[in-house]
Amino acid sequence: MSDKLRAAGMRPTRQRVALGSLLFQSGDRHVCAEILHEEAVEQQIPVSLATVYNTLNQFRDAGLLREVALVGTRVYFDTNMSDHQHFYLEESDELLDIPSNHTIKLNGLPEAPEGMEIAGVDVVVRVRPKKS
Amino acid sequence: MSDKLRAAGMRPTRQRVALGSLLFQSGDRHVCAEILHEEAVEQQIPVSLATVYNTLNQFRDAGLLREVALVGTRVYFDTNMSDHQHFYLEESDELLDIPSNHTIKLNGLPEAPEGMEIAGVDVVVRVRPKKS
DNA sequence: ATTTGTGCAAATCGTTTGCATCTGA
DNA sequence: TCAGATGCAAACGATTTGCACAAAT
Repeated sequence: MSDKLRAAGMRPTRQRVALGSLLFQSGDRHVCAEILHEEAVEQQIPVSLATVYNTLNQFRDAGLLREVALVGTRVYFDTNMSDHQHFYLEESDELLDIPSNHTIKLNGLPEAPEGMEIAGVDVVVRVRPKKS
Repeated sequence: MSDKLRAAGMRPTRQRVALGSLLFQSGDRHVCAEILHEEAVEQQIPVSLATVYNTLNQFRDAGLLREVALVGTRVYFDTNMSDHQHFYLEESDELLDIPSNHTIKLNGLPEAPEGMEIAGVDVVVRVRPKKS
């Protein structure tokens, strides 16, 4: 983790190493600041909520995390930087990866507006409880 | 506008009729509460910011507006309820419709998770200035 | 007359910032 | 040593809510 941080141009401080381990050691994760902070507290990692916010933003700026486009006010990050898609559970505000064998295929990318280039395509499938 | 509101199960009050006219009289629009409130004030429509927020949420719940999934903290609504997609300009936080003749085709919707149904699919093409 | 909507200000939620203190290179 | 990171609390921006008043049916 120290190396990963150094490679990204950040000092490997206790808090960053600890948060990085929580984020990157167990496969793909979807976190918001609040959740990650709770986890850290549970695991006896002393870190303030403000530092969690700052760290997530730094990780994003360094290309270690991706910010996910969502309806609503909260910001989510995804540790999976590869090209993939999400389910968004409207009633619980949860985010799930769409299994790669069910990914939606996109045909025909549009031309970007004049002078622009495409940075990425976000696909979010909003789902809600079946009312049946 | 009164009829449209009544059809949606809302009392056609002065404020709702006025905001509805701003929103639906001039083609497709992307608005956040702040912007719509400014417009209303400019046009001498006395309405509070709180009422603009409430009204936008009611319009969305009634199916007159769509909330757009975006990175970041502000909530945008789109008066275009038809199935369409957006460019998101990363440097300026702007939202543009993708012209319908350049829409991305989606192949193979995934199964929704157990007990869930698909409410909609949001596609956002993030673009940024070409660096060339 | 009854129900529903409105305005205001205060409350809330998620997030950022200022500043004194601490820490890693 | 000292630039840079952290914690705390206060500031902040966007949004929601409680309550007295006003308007629509």
